[in-house]
Amino acid sequence: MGRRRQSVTIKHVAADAGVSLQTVSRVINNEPNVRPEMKERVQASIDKLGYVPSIAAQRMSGSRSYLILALNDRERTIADWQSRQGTDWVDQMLLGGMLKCAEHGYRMIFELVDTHNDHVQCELRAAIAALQPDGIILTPPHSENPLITSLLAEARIPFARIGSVTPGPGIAMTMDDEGSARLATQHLIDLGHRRIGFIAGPTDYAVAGWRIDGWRATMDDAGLSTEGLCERGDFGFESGVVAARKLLEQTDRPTAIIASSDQMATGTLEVARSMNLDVPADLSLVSFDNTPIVRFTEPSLTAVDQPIAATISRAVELLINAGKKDLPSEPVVVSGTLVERASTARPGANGVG
Amino acid sequence: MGRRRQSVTIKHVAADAGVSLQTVSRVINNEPNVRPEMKERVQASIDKLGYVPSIAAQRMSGSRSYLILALNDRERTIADWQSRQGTDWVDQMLLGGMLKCAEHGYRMIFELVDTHNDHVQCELRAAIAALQPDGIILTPPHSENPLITSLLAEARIPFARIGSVTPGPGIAMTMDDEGSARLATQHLIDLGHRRIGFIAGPTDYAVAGWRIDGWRATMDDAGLSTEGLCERGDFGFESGVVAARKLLEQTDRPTAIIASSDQMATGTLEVARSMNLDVPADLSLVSFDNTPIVRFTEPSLTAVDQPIAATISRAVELLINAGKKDLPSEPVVVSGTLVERASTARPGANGVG
DNA sequence: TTGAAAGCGCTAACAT
DNA sequence: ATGTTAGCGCTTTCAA
Repeated sequence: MGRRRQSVTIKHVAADAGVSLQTVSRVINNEPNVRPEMKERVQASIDKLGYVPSIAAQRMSGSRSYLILALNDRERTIADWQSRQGTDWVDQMLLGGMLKCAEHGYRMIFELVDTHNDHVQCELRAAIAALQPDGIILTPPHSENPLITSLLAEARIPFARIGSVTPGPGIAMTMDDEGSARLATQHLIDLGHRRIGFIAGPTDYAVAGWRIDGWRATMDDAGLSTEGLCERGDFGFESGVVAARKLLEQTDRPTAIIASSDQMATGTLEVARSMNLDVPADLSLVSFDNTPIVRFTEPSLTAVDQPIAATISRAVELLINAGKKDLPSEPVVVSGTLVERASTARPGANGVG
Repeated sequence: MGRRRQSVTIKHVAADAGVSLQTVSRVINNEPNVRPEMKERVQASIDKLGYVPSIAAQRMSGSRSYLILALNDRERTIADWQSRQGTDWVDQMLLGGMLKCAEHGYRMIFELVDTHNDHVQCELRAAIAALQPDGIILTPPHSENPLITSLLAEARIPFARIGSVTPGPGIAMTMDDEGSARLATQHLIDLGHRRIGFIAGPTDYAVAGWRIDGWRATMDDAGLSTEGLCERGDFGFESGVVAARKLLEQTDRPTAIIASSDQMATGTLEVARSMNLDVPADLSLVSFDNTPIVRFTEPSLTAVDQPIAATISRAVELLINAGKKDLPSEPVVVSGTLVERASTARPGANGVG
């Protein structure tokens, strides 16, 4: 293939502008101590020759790599991709992350890592050694994995923990799951619901717990009981079916259910259908995530929107500025919103009108 | 932040194993001329120290970058992400591309580029200069953009053109759109349909044309007319509504329609509903792409599945081996399949049974 | 404010 | 079969 070299290097620019390599380097990196006219001349040469620095060379000489690494759980991500259920978590990450990176001349690299694996550390160390990223974004369940966080802290690489509020190294960031759950619960209470069931996520996701907290707190505030109204699922469709069945087969069944994921919500919808319960007349339903499918179910689902793109965008910004500005010591909160659709109504309401 | 260096370098390994740098390098790259026992000893040191080569350094010294760049159209991709309609083209690309890359110790970098822009070339040149990828994957409409293909040919970077059969530089790859359209058309003919309408994609996508070709050829073979049965859309929902309306408001309206995208198919579904046409009793509908939403519409849609993951996977394989093996001179075909669901039936069939 | 020299980690080319 | 040498393109010293 013949070794491919950089077509235009800093040398060409230096020669063209009649200055030293160093001066060109200074202009590229916006460093001080360059006379405006000098800077202008160099910039002209850069533009003329279409010069772009090689990130490999930049990284080699000990500076930044201009790379931000985003890490997702391998197993779950691949399962989502293969099942083609419309989960667009990755897309929203890329949307927020890539655009913000581009603004600052960075690139985002997306990688998969096994959490449930004794050689997470090897895998991660390899990715770091190969890529030398300037910052890393951790998503659940990585965000709370001490094997990962301690490794990054030790390697002194700035990182963000999405969906984590635990104190410790790295920037803790949350989409305010508790607040979102409160929003959803209050919405149902305002509609007149008294028995509101909750289908929670698995215990290894911290966010699952916060959502329960928000629901329970709001119920308590309203003087409503939560006894026997909370079931656990694993975020998947089947687990939603099982949980919904347990909730709806009670003698005094709930008139509304909040599911901690869209998949579990569609599972609940399925159970309601099989029990001849009309949604929303007999059962109001709120789901979490607001992935594409909530628009296409019958009825469409009222859902909590998780601001994934906005959160990742913020994370990138903080990571790029790590070192310049101080890192936030408190968890960074990007709040979600409730999107009302056709699956919620007053209890016993007939028809849509 | 303090300059971060590689923690374990080739030097450490060489020292530990008591050999020269070059020998270590040979082991890393699986090169010949290393005695097995030597190789074993070096490998032991690599494992012991947890050494991983820095791709920056590898790239610097003129060898591979172990990076494959996948390029999508910026405008359309961002629009898809923001509209959250469940289009999972990007996800399927990553599924096929990242996993195959990982098998070979490569990484896939995903980037967005504006096609409809006079400085495509600048943008692309910048990405290449910064990243120095070993191979590039082009997707429609980039695959047929001469500004892009000529630049890559000149830079002598191996690349694949997904959705292109035009001869020229780069590996042409197709998901057999014509064949898929034949499949869909034949399926409808077999069910007894005679008037089969077609909603095509925009002219700047070559695949749009092939799909028409497949439909028309199959209709011709069956001795059926295509007169006034083909409308153009832009792959989006609204354009599907407009096209379907034109088709269905004819006096002798088609009993079946093939839409060139899932979005246009749901648009057609909407029109059918508004005209009180039952799908599939009054109108059979086949869509293209098989994105997640086709499972959630009412009825679920019979659709042509585009093997995106498989195609990208194959592309990565070919690019990595470029130079070693000869590149295919003929277009590489990865065929799609027809997934039958509830939106197709015999014309005039009542009920599902 | 500018420039020169040294070296980052690795591999190609050339010894031996 | 193994080692030595000379860079790759850039930034970090340090000197002027």
